[in-house]
Amino acid sequence: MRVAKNVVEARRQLLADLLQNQRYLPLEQICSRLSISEATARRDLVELQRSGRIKRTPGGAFTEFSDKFPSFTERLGRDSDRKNALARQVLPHLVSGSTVYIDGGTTPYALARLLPEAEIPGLKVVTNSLPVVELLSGGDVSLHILGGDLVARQSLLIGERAVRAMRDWKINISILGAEGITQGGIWNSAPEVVALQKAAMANSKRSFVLVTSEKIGHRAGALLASWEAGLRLITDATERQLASARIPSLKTERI
Amino acid sequence: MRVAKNVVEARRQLLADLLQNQRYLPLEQICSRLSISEATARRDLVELQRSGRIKRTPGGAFTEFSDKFPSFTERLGRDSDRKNALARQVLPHLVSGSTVYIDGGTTPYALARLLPEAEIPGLKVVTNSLPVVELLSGGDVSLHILGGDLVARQSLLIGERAVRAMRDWKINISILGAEGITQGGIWNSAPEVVALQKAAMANSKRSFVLVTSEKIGHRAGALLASWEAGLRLITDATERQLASARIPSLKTERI
DNA sequence: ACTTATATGATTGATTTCAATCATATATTT
DNA sequence: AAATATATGATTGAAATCAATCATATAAGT
Repeated sequence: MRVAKNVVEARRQLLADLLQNQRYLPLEQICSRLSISEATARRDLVELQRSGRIKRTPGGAFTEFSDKFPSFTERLGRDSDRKNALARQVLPHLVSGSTVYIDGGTTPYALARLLPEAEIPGLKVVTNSLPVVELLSGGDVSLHILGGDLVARQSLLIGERAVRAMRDWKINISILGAEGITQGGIWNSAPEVVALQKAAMANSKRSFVLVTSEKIGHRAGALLASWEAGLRLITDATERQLASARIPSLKTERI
Repeated sequence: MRVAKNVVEARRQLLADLLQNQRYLPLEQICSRLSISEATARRDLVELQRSGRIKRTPGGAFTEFSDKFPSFTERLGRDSDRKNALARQVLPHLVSGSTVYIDGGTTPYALARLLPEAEIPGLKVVTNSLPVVELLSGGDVSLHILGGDLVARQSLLIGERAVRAMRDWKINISILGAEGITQGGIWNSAPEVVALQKAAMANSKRSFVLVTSEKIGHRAGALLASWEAGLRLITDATERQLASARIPSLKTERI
């Protein structure tokens, strides 16, 4: 019999969590613990494997990695639905064989979360974000890491070497995060982060900035780009919100 | 046909180590990697399971870790004491303010484990190993990552970009791993790994290779360096073992 | 040197696991 | 309210996996 979609997803999430804890579970135990038939268990496993959350063996399933960056993941927090929605806007732009740069920060990370499911053949991912690395390693995409100095608190790489490493790349699309947007443009607090983001823009055919609505009107220490730069804003803010902050909606994609 | 006992035990140890690294291996791969029949593989697995070193699933086997520090730490496996002993030899050479390169692989990783306790002020660590990054991030050392292409299975960075990034550094001491040492020199299997190690040597005042005794006499695909190169060997092999493999003990430090 | 012990690969029949198919109950959509 | 879509458990034949057995070559013991 059919069952509500959220029930299905909740059960699968439960199974994924269970496997995170237990490392390996034989099929039999999956069935009994979740009180589902073997057929359903198999179907759940197929789906979880497809989205890269688990791996299967004959007779069971296991998880390869545990969360090495829990603090970061937590930061995704409860806005994750909205961040996901922003990230989803980017997906159509990621064509097979292209190269995408995924910046540090939680919003670009949301895009990384969508990639295993999206299954874009031949996609190259360049990043300075260790959580992105951890998330995508072992998956299908080919993964490349900028060198640089680690900022442990943020789990990302910055510095002169990172900027130089960036110059080695030809990026099709850069996905950037921001801490604030104002009439003046797009802002982040750390100058080193902005330096790297500028390098990313300079080496990308197109760049997207993903910002959730609460960041409107905020200013920070370093200006990434003014609105004249060839930068597209993706936000869930309303026209009204953008207008009241005097942000030109020309180059903006809303949800 | 019967085979020497030490051969059997060595193979089983190799399999155990392999499983420590790979987490899970299907039976088929176990057979092909070790070049043994299915029957022998099964018998090895039975024994390894009996002694509690691995767990089996239908069609394969995996290792389970106590999940206090679920990451790479346990992957050192049961040689960790010996690897630690090798790594400890290096510590006196790491002076305050110096820069050390820690290569991928479990033996150099053993050195990383010692660093937090050693509390060497102003130490800079450069690495291509993600487990090293994970281990040391948040600690006192300043941590720098080579860029490059991720080899997910090994959790390390290699490739042309990694080599180029290496050239940016002035390293005081490089800590390298190896898969085998023979009269001819020091060996590793992957040419890309060796390329990076050579770059590390070229940019280092001194380089150490850490190898446990069972690697003596093994050859692999790519030669890292012959004994003429300015490379110091640190091993727990005995004089006798070294002599019988015709390895010059001049530049060797034993435990 | 001779005997004994045992590690190995091949084979085999029993068992387990798998993916596909189907009827059905119930979400979801219209 | 009716029509459609789909998640589920049961079934089934095919494929994979398993443990046991056997002959043999060679290490280990005497």
